[in-house]
Amino acid sequence: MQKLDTKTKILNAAEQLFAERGFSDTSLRLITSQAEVNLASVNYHFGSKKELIQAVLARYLEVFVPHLQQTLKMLNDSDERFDQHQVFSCLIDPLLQLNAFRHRGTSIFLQLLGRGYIESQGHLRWFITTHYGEVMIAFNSAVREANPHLSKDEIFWRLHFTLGTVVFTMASSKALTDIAKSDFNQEVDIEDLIRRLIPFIAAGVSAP
Amino acid sequence: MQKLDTKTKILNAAEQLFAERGFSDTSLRLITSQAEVNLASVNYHFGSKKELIQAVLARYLEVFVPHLQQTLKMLNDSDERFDQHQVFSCLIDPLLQLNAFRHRGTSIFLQLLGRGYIESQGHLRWFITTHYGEVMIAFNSAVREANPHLSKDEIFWRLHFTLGTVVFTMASSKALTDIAKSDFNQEVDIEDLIRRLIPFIAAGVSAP
DNA sequence: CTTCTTATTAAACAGATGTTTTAAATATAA
DNA sequence: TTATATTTAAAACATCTGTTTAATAAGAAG
Repeated sequence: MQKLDTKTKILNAAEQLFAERGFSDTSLRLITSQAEVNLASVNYHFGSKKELIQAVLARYLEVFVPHLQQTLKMLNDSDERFDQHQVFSCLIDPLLQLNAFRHRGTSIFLQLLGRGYIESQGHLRWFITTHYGEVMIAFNSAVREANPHLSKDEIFWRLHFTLGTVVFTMASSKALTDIAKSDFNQEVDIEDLIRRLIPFIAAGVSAP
Repeated sequence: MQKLDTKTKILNAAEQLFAERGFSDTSLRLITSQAEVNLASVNYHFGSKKELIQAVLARYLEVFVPHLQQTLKMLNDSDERFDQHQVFSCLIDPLLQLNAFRHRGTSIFLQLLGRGYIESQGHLRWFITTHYGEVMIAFNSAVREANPHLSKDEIFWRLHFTLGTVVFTMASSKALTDIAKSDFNQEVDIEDLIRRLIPFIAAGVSAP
């Protein structure tokens, strides 16, 4: 294993703990002791805890968002018509690619995203939409184009229902997998979870 | 407006803040100042913050659970076979009834439930299942009866996906209804929201 | 009234939190 | 080398956390 600098060690420890325990339930002392760095180094390198949280998320978004933009562009540039399944497929690759970026990257990213939407009274939501709002608009219009039979507001609601399903599932994924293990003696990882999630969501959005 | 005792004032302020900000992000000082009571009265009346959280949830569960038990019993006692949509419809009345119990009761209850699953490393989940486990089993078996093609663990996961959809939607219900109003000039209240949710989650749970 | 239980209050407590300071160590450049 | 900038380190800081204490107030019962 290569030697890591302090900044990276902090990010690595922080993303793990933030995903598992949430942002406000993870202290800087817990992060720095896990990262084996000095407490003050967080404020030295990142300024504040809030900026550390944004840096953790940004490291993923900077990989994920351009990749998603690319898959959406490919979908639009092909002059053929596309359906809803193809639009959702644009998400799969950029998401799974995060596992190459970092160990358990897909899982961590989705958990962080879920935490970000639920915790911290929307200042993280603001951070994401102001920095990466374009791709959200692009995705939304792709969904609309793929579902001409659904009204604008119908799509609006069902996309938010879908987002809610994914976000909540990822945020509570540890609790859920723990229950599954104790109740059915069933080992479940995030990839299994996503695989179970897909048919549920697909049936939901194309409901009569 | 009638004069409220200290215990009730604490519960009223606490449920509002817990639903909005989460449990660990809501301090006792914030609760007591909002409730206009002394700080120490929380520990005097409830023992600890943890027990206050349980009391807040219990006040809703004591109304919701018997009502749900009743609607499920009615479904079972009618000798006709029932489908997934009918099972979920058993939830509608008990949930909406909470709006008569407390202002915005439905939304608050579902948000509290969601917070309980995500935060506090499972001690709230333990509290709920040990005190109100029967009705969860009853509902679970009703879902199984309506979906004989699904395995036990498949139902477990899909029910949790459903919970996620509902909880997230309710947690962001204010933002969602505001957007819907400005974008589509569409007035949406909690009741409309739930009626839109039912076909989505019913289709998801019964997915092939 | 007095007595006794219950409820409220202000203050203090011990511990955890994010942040800052000050000094030492390390690296970089001249 | 020396000089300068960057990084690390231990300690202190101020503030916030849940909880407890001890004194007071309120109300009920005899």
